[in-house]
Amino acid sequence: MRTAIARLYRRFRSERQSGELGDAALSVLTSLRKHGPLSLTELSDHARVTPGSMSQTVNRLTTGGYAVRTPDPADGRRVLFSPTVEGRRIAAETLERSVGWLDSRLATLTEDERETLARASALMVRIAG
Amino acid sequence: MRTAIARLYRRFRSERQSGELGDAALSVLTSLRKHGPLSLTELSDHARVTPGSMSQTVNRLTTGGYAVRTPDPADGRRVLFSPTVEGRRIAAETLERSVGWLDSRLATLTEDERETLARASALMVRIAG
DNA sequence: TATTGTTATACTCTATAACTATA
DNA sequence: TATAGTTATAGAGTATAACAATA
Repeated sequence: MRTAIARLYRRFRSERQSGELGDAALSVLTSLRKHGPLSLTELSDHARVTPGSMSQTVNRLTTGGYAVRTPDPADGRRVLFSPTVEGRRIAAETLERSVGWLDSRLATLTEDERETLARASALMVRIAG
Repeated sequence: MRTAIARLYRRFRSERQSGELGDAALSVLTSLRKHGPLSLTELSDHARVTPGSMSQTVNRLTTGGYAVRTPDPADGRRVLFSPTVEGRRIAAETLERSVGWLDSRLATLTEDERETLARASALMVRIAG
């Protein structure tokens, strides 16, 4: 099981690389696209990473023109991050490619096997805690 | 499913860190312990990493005293890597801790659920290709 | 020529510690 | 004081390119 997880994870990761942005940056971008403007703390909590690490990841996004910072009008300490048009485009493209690859793989399985994977996914999330 | 894989993989990885060696180096060490002396090419193939990357990883192991290089008597180009006593100790300890953690988590599931995970593992390996 | 391995360089990702600004 | 965020520094992991040695 550990082997299976490791292999599939690496495969997902390599399938995802977009040439311009790395894995962590793309994850942030897709989170921003999906859940709207998020603060640094929200992003670092979601990714289970320290705020210092996340600050550097979003720096790569903002300097690359994929996301922008806007101060939170309700709390001067907070900063809200949003994707730019280009950021949204990259996020959508990445998701599409990733889903496309997985779909093509799942298509080689039987309905029962896909059902097994779906049940296992829920269990894995539970185990990961 | 992508989320489940990512979370569980990160959990495995964080569960594994030994303070002295990182994830990739520990993987190599457990491979060496399990499959005996291996060449650089064999190690890089197994880990699906370039030879240049693997060379640096084993450098961390040899300079740390966890593995040693011995020239292949049958082929002057090849170098065989073997774990030292300390390397074996670390590898065994790491495996034990990792298995222990997973076992404790699996113990919270039903027999049916564990069976689902076992079947899913085989499917995931197949998907990863 | 092809294979094996190494080194140099660069980038992503992550963590910790020290710091500023706001609540 | 506590919270939000940033920056500096360090280290692991990876890739590519250039290289040496052996087959």
